Amino acid sequence: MSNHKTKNALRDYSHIPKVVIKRLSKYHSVLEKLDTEGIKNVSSQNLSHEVHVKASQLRKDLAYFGEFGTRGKGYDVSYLHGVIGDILGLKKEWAVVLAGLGHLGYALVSYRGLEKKGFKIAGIFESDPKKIGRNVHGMRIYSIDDIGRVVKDSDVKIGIITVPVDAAQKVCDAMVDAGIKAILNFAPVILHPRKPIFVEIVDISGELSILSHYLTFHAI
Amino acid sequence: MSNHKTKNALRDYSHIPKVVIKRLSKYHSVLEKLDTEGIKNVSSQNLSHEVHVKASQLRKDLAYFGEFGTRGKGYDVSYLHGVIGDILGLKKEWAVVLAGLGHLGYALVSYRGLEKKGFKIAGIFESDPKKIGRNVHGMRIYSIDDIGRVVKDSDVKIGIITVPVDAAQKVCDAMVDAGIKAILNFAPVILHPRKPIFVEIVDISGELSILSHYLTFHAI
DNA sequence: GAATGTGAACGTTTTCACAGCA
DNA sequence: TGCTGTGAAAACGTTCACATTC
Repeated sequence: MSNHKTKNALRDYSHIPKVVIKRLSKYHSVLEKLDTEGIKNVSSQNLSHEVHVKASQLRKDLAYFGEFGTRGKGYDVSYLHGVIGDILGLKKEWAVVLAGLGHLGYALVSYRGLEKKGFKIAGIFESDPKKIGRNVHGMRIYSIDDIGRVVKDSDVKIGIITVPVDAAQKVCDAMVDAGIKAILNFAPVILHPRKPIFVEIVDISGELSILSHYLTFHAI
Repeated sequence: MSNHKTKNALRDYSHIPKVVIKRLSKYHSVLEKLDTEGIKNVSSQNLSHEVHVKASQLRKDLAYFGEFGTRGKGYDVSYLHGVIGDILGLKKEWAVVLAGLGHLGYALVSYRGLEKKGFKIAGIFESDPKKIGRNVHGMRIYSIDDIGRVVKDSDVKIGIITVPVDAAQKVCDAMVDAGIKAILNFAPVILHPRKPIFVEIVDISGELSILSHYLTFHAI
């Protein structure tokens, strides 16, 4: 193949399948573990096995973005970890805001894994006047009315919604108005953003429905 | 409305795509909302629009399981809600066990949505001796050593893991040994069950990675 | 020799377009 | 006429198999 040098630059990274990105995130975690264990090199065979996918799929996933391995040898663990971190956007520190400091919101605020991946909570929004103005884990709790300012001040692009169902759409609207570009929604309701932003859903009941369907029709 | 004959009985419900089940779960939620609003009838057009999918996709999804609508009219809201509930296995009350009563575990224990979908927490497992033997929301907290008995007594098929990363594999093994057939895993690690059971993953860092990849390569 | 990278084959899911029915 | 149900086509994602490279 010619054009080896400019190849990566010519690629279009914008409509990679979401499943690929999900798997990339798993490779990233496993590579991180291998790296801390001092393992220097890994084959597509070994790495893919850890993630329960086929070796050819791992190689195809990486092929969307370029060539990162050495034939006959495998992948440099630390290098590939870095490359995937870049692809996932984890080299930047992302400021996020979180709305709803119930049990779930508190769980996420306390979850150290977010910081490890470069997500920093720039503000927490609550409707309960008793909580507003206080601090939790060193983070300030605001009224939703202040979201525009906080988003602007900290250049926030991502919002996390952990409010009750009935408040979710209202909060979504406030986030979109404030300039949020992507939302992670934990409320069990389908959001209809006024502008076409990116919404990821974490639906616990949905996941449990899959399990119960599986148990009903497969093997009990 | 009852011309469905033996067609349904002939179908094989066992390897329906997981995406279809996920969407079914969303249709189910929306139908529930419409039902409580007193809406009697809905077209594939209207229902699919609520869930952000194409009308043809909704119809194809339902076609896996049978014919439930009336040509020229649409779907009976209450009837279709019931049908999908059956398909998802929500007519049965599923006993589940939850391991790990940290913030996230506590959030799920307090989450009334589980009961609404027919999931009842039969036992909570903790490693902290100070919590063992106590009650939370009327539910008993056990040592993981008791999981075999609890699973047997309550005929539990589903386990939820909300323990820290380092303990997750050990808990997974204990659940599989106890006879659990399906696991919902919130720990940020890939589980390797000793037997080939069904594992669903809720990976918050993974979902956030998708958002950050999107923001990096699409529109910031 | 060993393991990557990739075109081609394959399988699955989505969408189209319209026949069939109330 | 209006809307479902469904074959056929298109789009998409996965796996195979092997040429390529170290």
